[in-house]
This record gives sequence, structure tokens and C-alpha cells, in this order.
Amino acid sequence: MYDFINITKALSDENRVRALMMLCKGELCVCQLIEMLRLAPSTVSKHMSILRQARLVESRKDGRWMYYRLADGDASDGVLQAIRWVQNSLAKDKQILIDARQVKRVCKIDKDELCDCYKKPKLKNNNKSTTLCGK
Amino acid sequence: MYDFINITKALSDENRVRALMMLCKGELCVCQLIEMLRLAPSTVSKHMSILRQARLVESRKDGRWMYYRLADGDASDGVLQAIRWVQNSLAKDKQILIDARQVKRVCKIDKDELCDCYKKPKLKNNNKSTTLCGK
DNA sequence: CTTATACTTCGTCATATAACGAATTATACC
DNA sequence: GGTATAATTCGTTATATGACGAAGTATAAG
Repeated sequence: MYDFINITKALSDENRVRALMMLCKGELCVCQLIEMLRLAPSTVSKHMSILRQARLVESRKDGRWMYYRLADGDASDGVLQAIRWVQNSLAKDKQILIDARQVKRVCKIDKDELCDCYKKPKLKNNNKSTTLCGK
Repeated sequence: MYDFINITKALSDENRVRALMMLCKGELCVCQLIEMLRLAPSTVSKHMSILRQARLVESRKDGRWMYYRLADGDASDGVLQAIRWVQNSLAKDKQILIDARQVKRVCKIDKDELCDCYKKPKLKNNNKSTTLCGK
């Protein structure tokens, strides 16, 4: 029951569900999720840690980058069924389809350029700005 | 997405999930749920209204009694799949098994006696007490 | 019509959650 | 080592949630 509620709590926030679904096509690093969710780095990090605590995602560190991916083979039945349920329920969801296109776009951007999300304000016309990501 | 999050929010509380699972064998009235969940009537009522808002349960009024049942045939695919997922995930859960026995017990109790839950303190040794259900 | 009863709604309180920026940690690059 | 950078942790704030009892509503019983 505890595990189950942990999963439903993790799935009860739209941004977390979006992040989870963004991982369907493969792993992503935090800066890519930040770019797509348009949330502060600390917020995205917290969301991912909640998804990880529920065992819905796993993570891997590579240098400075932290990659998240959907839980797979070695995950529990409960987790795998939850993921299948979410995928099935939202396959045709408007926001999820938009996000799928976002994933394709973001995966083409060079990572060094992308991680400027830590530096740039909301608009991208000034890569040299020292302002942090606006809300 | 909105409907989906509504469902996951409804499922993110243990007492609501227990109530939902208690309905698996058939409809129950609120006083029966109160007896099993051991929560205040107003709390149980709120929980049931959240489950109903998520379309996971339906209700039917019969005289003074309000009966809740799992959503069935005419419910959306999303709702039916959610219910199936929950049932499948928790079929062997300890608390859910205890509750299933509770359902059998409670269904044998005469309804007039049962609804004394509005009158009795936590212990059942004084049916004449005017005290409201203790916490 | 009055009273009792089954439930809901309302108001309150304590706690949980989601968001942010600042500070911190860990790694890469010079 | 020192600096830059990717991500996390921490502290704060606003809002959401779950619990309760009191008050309100609707129906049954007298």
C-alpha cells in the first residue's frame, strides 16, 4: 500500500507526469527537462527525486550531467504496470503530444548551448546574460 | 490530462483508495464506510465526493441512505482502466485484505444499529451515548 | 408539523506540497 | 589549485489537503 500511494502521489502532479512521459523515447538530462517544463532547476530536480523515490524513474550520472530514464526490466511489477497505465492513458493527450515534439527538438540542441538555461532569462535573445532562469 | 490528474489525485490518499476497494464487492452506504474507515462522517463524505468528482464512483440515494458504488459500464475507458489498475495493484495488499473481511462483517450488521456510528464514542459498549463519533 | 436521522457543507486548523532563489556539492576545464 | 558549470539541497512562501466539529439539508417516522 505504501508503495502504491507513493506512486499515485508521484503521479498526482501534472509536471511530474509530463516529465515521466518525456522519458518514453529515452533518457534525458535535467537541463533538457528544465528547458521543456520551463521550471526552475531546483523545482525540476525535486520533481525528479520524487519520481525516483516512487521508483518510476532511474538515474545515471555522467560527468556533470544527470540522466533520468524510465524504470525498466529490473523494476517491480507494480512500477511497470503503473508506467504502462500512464502511457496508455495519456498516449493521445494534447500536452503529451506537444511534449513529444519538444523532446525531438531539444534532443537536437547541443548540450552546452542548452544548459544556458541556467544563465538566460526566459527569452533566448541574449545568451550572454547573467540573469538566472526566470520563472 | 485534467481528468487523469483528477484520478491520480483521488488515488493519492490511502483512505480514499481503501474506500474505493471496499466497493469492489458491491455498493455500500456512507455509514458502513464510516464504520470501517473509522473517520468522522464529514471526512468520509468529503473523500467520497472526491472519488465521485474523479468519476471513479457513482452514487445513489435511497431514502436517508446514500449508496456509493464503483463506476461501471457507462464510465469512460480512462476511469475503467484506472479502477482495473488499482484492483490489480492492490489485490494482495494486507490492508485491503483486512478491509475485505471488514466489508463482510459490516454487511451483516443491521443498518439501524450500524448508523449509531453517529452517536457512539469509539468503543461500542454504550449505544445510548449521545456523544458523537470520536476522532 | 415535529423530531430523529443520514449525510453534506462550512469553517477552522495543522500539515503537506509546489514553486522559487540562494547556498552547496560534484565534476570538468584551465 | 582555481574557476565554471550541472545539479541538488536548503530555506521561504503561498496554496492545497485532510482532519475535525458545528451547522445545514433532506428524508423518514411519529
